[in-house]
Amino acid sequence: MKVIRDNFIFSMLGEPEVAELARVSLVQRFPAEEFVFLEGSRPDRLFILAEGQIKVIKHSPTGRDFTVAFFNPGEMFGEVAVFENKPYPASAQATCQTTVVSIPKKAFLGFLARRPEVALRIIAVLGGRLRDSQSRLKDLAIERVEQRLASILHMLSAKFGPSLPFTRQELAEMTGTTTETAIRTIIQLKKMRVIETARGRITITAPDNLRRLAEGETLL
Amino acid sequence: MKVIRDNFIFSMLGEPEVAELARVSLVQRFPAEEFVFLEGSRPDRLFILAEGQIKVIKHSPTGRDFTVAFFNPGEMFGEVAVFENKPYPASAQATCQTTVVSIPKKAFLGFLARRPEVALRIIAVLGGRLRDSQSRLKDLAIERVEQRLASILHMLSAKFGPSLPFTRQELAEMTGTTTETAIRTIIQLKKMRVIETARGRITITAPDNLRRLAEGETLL
DNA sequence: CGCCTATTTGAAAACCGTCAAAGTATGTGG
DNA sequence: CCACATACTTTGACGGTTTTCAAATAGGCG
Repeated sequence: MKVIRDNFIFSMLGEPEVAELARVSLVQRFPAEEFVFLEGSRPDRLFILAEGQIKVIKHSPTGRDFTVAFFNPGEMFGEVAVFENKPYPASAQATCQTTVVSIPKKAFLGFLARRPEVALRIIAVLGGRLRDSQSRLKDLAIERVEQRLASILHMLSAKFGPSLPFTRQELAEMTGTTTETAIRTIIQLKKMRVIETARGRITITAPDNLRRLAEGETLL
Repeated sequence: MKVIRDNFIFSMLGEPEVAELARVSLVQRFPAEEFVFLEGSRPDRLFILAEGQIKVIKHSPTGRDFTVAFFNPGEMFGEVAVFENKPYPASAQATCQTTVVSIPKKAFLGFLARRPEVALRIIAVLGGRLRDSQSRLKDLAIERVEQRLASILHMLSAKFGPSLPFTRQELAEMTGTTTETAIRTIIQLKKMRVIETARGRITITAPDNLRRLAEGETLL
């Protein structure tokens, strides 16, 4: 299975081992909007995104959602629940026609115990996510919407490039604000000539100024 | 070195291995308020808290601080930077007279590669922290101060017991609000008979009601 | 007691959320 | 090709939560 062989986590494995994983893995397709797993359900597989895009969201009792992360092909998701044997802490939703490969928990944990290199890769991935997550925590705790939005746009552009295919509502759910406030703030950024907008898309035109805004400087 | 032997991460190691780690480890003492490491500095050691208490904080350009986590004796900290070989993403500060043990990065990474059990423990720790962190993200993104504070108190009581030795300002810096707002919210909770207060201390008297508040229910 | 720190209170203003409504692109079916 | 449905975007007014600033009160320790 090419997806497994090309994955960052497993890229150092030999052909027989990849084949072993491929034998127990499962390929599933999801249409847009469909959920791969739901917050609170029991995990028994680890997922790798093959094609399409996955967003991980947490629901609030009040009805508002918060987007924890977006994943691109090649990335692993739903792993925290697997390692801890607790219910999924969030839901995973396909944003478009999407293909995922999943590996049973047992097979994966067995692999981890036998191949320290794989474990080291996992540690690197988790470490990076923890760093990002704590950085966002700080932003949400003490920064204003404008700076938080700049920070999110900066982060997204590092992952998706300068042209970001997200609606105002999706950006609001990542930033921890409402659609209306996101719109008003985006208009501010547009006036500062940091971004340009289109329907369902935002293009970053001044990455350096965006970074300055994300770091709390005010543009003259 | 007893601290290493008793640590969750290393508890399955044999006596010779513990001795090997102890030989390269370093013991340091810090008075209250002193920093063990600073945000942005280069990591070369992994820290384990032996005695006292450590708080991990992120500074904002605006001067306000945010407390990412508190650690008790036996816990590991500063590890994300070690795994990624990037600057520390936050600072670690002793809150009282504190003793830490540190292991050089190289020795530790070598251990990881040789002992998959150690790596699995690390993965479990990181996974738990990532889960906590994402849960707090959601709180900060969409919940009001009262619920966030209840959530933080709930989390702290799971770790420190029902009697929490924190000032209003410390709680504010964990909750992502100001000291004044924290005080006003704490007074609300006191009126609901969920907590009792003293100078520099908060005692939880109705844990079930606190949990309900943290989950977004409103007490009748 | 006197000092230092923590806690409390008050009033005003800023920021952001909420609600309601209208405008605008995109695609679909006739 | 046009009418229409749909989803995304925008705008305005209002109100609530929280921050900010300033000052007063109270607990603990030498």
